[in-house]
Amino acid sequence: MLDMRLIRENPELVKQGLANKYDTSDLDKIVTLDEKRREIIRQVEKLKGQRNKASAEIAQKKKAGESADEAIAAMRQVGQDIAALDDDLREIDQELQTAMSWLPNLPHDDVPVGKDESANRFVREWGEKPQKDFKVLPHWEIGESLGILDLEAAARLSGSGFYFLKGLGARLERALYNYMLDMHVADGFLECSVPVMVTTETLFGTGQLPKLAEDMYKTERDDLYLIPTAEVSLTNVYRGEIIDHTMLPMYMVAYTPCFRREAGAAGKDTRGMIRVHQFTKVELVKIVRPEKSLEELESLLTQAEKVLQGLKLPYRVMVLATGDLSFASAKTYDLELYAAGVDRYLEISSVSTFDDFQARRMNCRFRDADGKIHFPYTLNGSGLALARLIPAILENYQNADGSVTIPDVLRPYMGGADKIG
RNA sequence: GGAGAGGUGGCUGAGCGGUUGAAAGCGCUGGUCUCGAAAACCAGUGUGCCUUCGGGUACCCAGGGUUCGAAUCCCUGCCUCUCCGCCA
Repeated sequence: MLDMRLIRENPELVKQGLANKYDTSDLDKIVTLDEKRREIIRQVEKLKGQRNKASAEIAQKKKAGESADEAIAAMRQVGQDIAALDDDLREIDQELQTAMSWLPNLPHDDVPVGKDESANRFVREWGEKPQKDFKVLPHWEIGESLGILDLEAAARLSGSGFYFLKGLGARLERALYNYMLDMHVADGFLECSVPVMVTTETLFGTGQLPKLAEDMYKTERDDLYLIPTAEVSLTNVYRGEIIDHTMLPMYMVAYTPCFRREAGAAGKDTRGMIRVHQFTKVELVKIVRPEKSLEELESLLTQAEKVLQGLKLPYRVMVLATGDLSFASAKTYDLELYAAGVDRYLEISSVSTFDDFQARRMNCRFRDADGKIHFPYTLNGSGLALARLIPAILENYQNADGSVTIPDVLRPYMGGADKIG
């Protein structure tokens, strides 16, 4: 949620930010609603003041045994006026709230302005693309031939867009998330195991709702959504609370399945594990003091990079253009992992800062040392997505004989195995 | 899933139609005292909104309703606890 005060006092700045994000919300309407809202509040509170005064007098008279009939009769109309104004206010509040809830976060000044991913800016790269003297098979082929990935079985069970790992394939997934969790925990992240079904309010808090309703799975009977990312469960942990400043910064990590309908992505990446409805991911979330958020963003990026460096997988860092930023994000780095079989870069991590946008939606605040209350800043980053990591390993670590070498750091997690096949 | 009890400030806990934003205790902050600390004593200690910056107004799980007036009465929902059932 954006700060209404900022919109009121500096609408042009907000408009420019929205324009850079290619958002078409009607800000003038919001400004008008806000003015109307405050006008009604002024009126109704004046009346309520009168009523409170009169009520006290009525109470006095009754206590003294005098008749208060006249005063009561006089207040009847005031009561009705208040009720009518309260109705108006409720309506306007609702309208304003709805309009506000659709406003995306504003991008930072240093985010490149551009319509889509073609405007994303290269930041740096790490590692070498693997040089192979044979044709590297895409992960769905090598996975099938090694008997560790059974996409047919997944389709039998759930239709398209799912994967079924077995044997060392499933073991590889387990090795990866144990490796990542151990690394992040060692680096100070609090390990969490969290609900993957959450309420509307929770999804509103991180900004998935109302805009992305179509992209998520919902259990209609119970009104719960399956999380598209553990960001949702972790970030909302203190929704509606005022926490103490000594609890900041909070670093959290969770391994969960993630569920995405991929409603708008029909026909894209239909083969293999690259774009599926259910995948697992290790997610990192930080809740920090506002003034620390920029350095925390950089260190979160570094944390995600550390996983890829440990696995010796080549990647590049991109900073997303304004038009490619997610609804809630103020600045996002993407980590793109080169996969030799599909011969392209795969987005494997998205590291973002949300400033106070999510904290406002969650109404999560912290009490500072001086007693003042502020919104903390929230950040998150994948650390990392398993359904992209596994293909990359199957492709980049592929050998001419059709086997796949297991990265050194994973071997202790693989029962000592050094290759698959 | 069935039966019952209950949701009040950071916590415990009173209040059950009229100066109650809310007693009391604990905690916390500041002060006195002390070489220092503890104890004791004194003072302070919720959040949002509106504001002509004097104040005003709202909030006692959430949303409706009754009333001149609701923390208090009524309805709906959510959550917690106890017992039973089911269950990894």
